[in-house]
Amino acid sequence: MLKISDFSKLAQIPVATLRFYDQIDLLKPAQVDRFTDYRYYTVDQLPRLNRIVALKDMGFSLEQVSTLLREDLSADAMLMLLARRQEDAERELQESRARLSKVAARIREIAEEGKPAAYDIVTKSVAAQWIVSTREVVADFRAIEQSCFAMHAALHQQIEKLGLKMLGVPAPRLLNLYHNTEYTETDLDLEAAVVIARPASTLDLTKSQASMPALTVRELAGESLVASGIHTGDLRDMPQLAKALLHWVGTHDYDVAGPLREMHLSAAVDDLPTGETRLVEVQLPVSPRRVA
Amino acid sequence: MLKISDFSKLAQIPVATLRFYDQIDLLKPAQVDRFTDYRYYTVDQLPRLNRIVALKDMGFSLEQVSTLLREDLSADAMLMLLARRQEDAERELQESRARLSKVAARIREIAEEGKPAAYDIVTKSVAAQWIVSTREVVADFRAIEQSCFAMHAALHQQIEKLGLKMLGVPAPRLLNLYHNTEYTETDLDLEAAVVIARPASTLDLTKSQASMPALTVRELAGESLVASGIHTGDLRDMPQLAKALLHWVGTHDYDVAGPLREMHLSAAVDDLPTGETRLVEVQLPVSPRRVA
DNA sequence: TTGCTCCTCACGTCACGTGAGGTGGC
DNA sequence: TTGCTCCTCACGTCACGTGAGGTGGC
Repeated sequence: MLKISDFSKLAQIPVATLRFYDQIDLLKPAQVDRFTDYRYYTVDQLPRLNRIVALKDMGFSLEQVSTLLREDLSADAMLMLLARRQEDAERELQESRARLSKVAARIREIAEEGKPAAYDIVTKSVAAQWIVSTREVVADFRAIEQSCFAMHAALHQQIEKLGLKMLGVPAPRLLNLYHNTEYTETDLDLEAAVVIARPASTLDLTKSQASMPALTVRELAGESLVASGIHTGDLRDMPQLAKALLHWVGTHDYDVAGPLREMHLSAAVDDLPTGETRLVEVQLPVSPRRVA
Repeated sequence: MLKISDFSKLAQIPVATLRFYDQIDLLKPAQVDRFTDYRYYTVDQLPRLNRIVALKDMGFSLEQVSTLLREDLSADAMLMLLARRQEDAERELQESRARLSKVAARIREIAEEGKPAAYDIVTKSVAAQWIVSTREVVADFRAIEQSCFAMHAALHQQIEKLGLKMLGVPAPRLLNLYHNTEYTETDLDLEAAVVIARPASTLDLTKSQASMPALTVRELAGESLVASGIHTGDLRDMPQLAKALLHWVGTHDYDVAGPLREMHLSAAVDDLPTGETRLVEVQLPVSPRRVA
């Protein structure tokens, strides 16, 4: 018979933990003095405690440990729980890796640039959304703003004609897709779009068929994983964010999985004069790179 | 101005989380209606929220995030925090790996043996302790029990003669060290020991000098990391636990770092008849293997 | 009598999630 | 009037750690 502190030293488990395991019926003392409520343990209880520790070290919760310690647990049920734990542990390992690589990348950035990163890049998912869009190759990135302006002006006209409903918070949402597969500053394959409510199925596009440029109405697929950063300030500095995103995917074991998306978060493009402060979220669809 | 649900959708952060960040002063709404207490946000607040998410994704606590978001934080202080985070993240990564390897090993065991493992092996540390011991090479493991008995009997005599105080919970602690560097069942280099209180500095060993076998009194160094399992039942089955421990270090990326220790947890060796149920903890000092 | 060990609550931790119960605007 | 959105508590989560306040054995 061992007092709690002796058992605690023998097992190298804190007294508070032993009391807690008693409370949740995970490991009851072999005997409890009915007058003093002192707990008494025996060395025979060490194997069970050892098993508890071993299962805990695999990452099982105490409730799962309780289940796993039940005598009548079948080998199949045990394997089931182990298999699930393995999956979770693998996911947790990936998360640990991702966290560390984010910290390391940030440290490298500061070391290389001498200052904290200009952009905070996070991963998220984006839902599918209906858009009306027009696509055009723009010769040079310096012409982007004008082209963009013109394309969106055209889109707005057509939207009105077709009776479509623009969506978005806070303002109707404008977005641009860059279909170039590599970073470039010339021959930009730009698709300018406006988010709309899902149109009635009998949409008549013939009305706009004759117009220039050609219009498409479609559901833009969602992306389960995008790397995203927010640009604020002069739109002409935005390529830096695009570069930062491309650099980010390289240093975090991702691959580019789709066209870059520019989401305009502040007022509509044609509401603000050139060079005014704006907020633009830039998203780059990615997929985790298979580690060899 | 965005209502909380709009801001929530835009940022993909739950409403409850935004309220919580308001409460802990991490991200206050740009404006709060003084009559309805409605929170109103602006898109300008997205970059800050984005930064919060980015830092959280590195594993910083919200309190650390608060610190990191303070305008007056120097680049040095930032680097300090990042460096500490990196260390912690590296440790967490190791822990994730260890957890996963324990789960995977357990699954393999069941798959290979068709039944759950007989022993639960955990890692722990052991403190230094003073021992009195005698050492002998035993020709065959079948002779261990008798040799052991004889050695401990001799030890007890000498302890009494020298006036040393035996220590241990619940009974005076007996332990055996196996100095063979590889697993073997013959020529066992056995050191039988008894844990004692630190002796007075002026211990006179000459009294026992003439006796056979030779006696040593020394402080057995602690081990920062041992793999440990508990054997219960017939002592003659104990080599299985020793094998299990050796197998365990191989499958969990450790190296053997010292002699195997047998700690007798139940009554003294000479109190129990041969073949009686006993509890023995077997410890194998290990060191993490450098991963290439 | 003084330490020492044991006891039982109760509260804190961390980052929210989840009701309960109530109000304001269309 | 009915939903819908917003609000503020309050409590739960997980595995303990840490007092506060009190008792029993030497």
